[in-house]
Amino acid sequence: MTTTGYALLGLLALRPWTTYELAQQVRRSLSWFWPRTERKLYDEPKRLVAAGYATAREEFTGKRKRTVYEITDSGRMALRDWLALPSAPPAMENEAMVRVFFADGGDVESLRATLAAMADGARARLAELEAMEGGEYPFPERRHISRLAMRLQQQQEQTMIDWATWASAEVARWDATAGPR
Amino acid sequence: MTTTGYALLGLLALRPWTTYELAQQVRRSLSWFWPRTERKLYDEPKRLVAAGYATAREEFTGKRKRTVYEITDSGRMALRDWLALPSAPPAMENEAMVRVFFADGGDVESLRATLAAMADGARARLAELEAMEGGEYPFPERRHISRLAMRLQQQQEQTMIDWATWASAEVARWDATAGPR
DNA sequence: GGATGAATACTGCCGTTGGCAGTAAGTAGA
DNA sequence: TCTACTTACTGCCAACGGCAGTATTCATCC
Repeated sequence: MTTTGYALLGLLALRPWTTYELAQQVRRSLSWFWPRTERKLYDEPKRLVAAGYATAREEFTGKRKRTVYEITDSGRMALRDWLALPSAPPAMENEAMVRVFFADGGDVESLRATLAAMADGARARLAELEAMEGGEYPFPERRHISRLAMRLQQQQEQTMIDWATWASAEVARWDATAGPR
Repeated sequence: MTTTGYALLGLLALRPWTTYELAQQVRRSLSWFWPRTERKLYDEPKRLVAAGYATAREEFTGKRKRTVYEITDSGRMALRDWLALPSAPPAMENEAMVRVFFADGGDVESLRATLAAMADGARARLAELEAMEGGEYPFPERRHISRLAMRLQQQQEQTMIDWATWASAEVARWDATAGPR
């Protein structure tokens, strides 16, 4: 079982879902700190069933079949055990920072554009998070936990904005990527 | 060509490296924002050579062979072009946050332990970054760019520490993961 | 001088993941 | 009825992670 498996098990602990709903829900919440492609979310629940952590049942909308997954008692126990284990350190994948780090291999305009895009992206994500906080939440009984997660994300986006603003100001004083005037 | 390929091309733009040195250097710098396993770093330069962006030459230490990679003019041009392209949004993989997000499926002690470990980890990484800043740097002419990257990393670790401290205080007021007292 | 352990310099293997494309049925509105 | 969007998936392949294994060189201790 991978972290992705336990992450989906965590969602199944809240209520039964179809894979499609699971994918939507992952995109809204989990993907902020555990991003996985939709493709994976169609394979993983099958493995949960194979491990005895979930059951699958087929439903029909006319001719179209859909699979609804539900957690088992064994799944809840496995989740509880997993939650007590130590975690791998966080990993940040930031293509824009690769461009910043090797900026002296290109034009100073490229660096300025990269920094501006970083700030814009962070502002957009922060706005999205704030919209989510304002909107209704499907599990009001877990709002206190959701708020913990949301807060870290907001603060990280804010950190990114602050840094990009500072970095842009630094770079504004450079003639070229070779360095300060 | 992948981002990983351009990242290594960026390092080759600084000086020629053996794969082993490349791996060390990636671990010290790049891996903060573009983490890749050592294994990958032995395959990727071969692809750079195939693309005409680098050359490989074999050297010997006694019987032991090693491969030294060097960037070509074509490689420098490719890097310059790539640096002007827009970047993918950042992705954060944080297993500990998955545990926080599903904390209501486990004991409140598990949550407290996860939060404490997050703070400890962030403090350790921050100390490492500060040690790096104090130590000597192999490319003094690019210290101004290196500082930009280092600063973001430091601020993100600090954000993590601040958040974990706040979250621990919140959770201290809970009897169980079910919520505030 | 010989043993030992760390550093150097890789390769093989396999399971996980990402990303794109493709298929097909249901649904809301013009 | 046509169209576009949503629902509900599957196939394929390249990228990637993680572990294990091989072989040589180098520094240190006894």
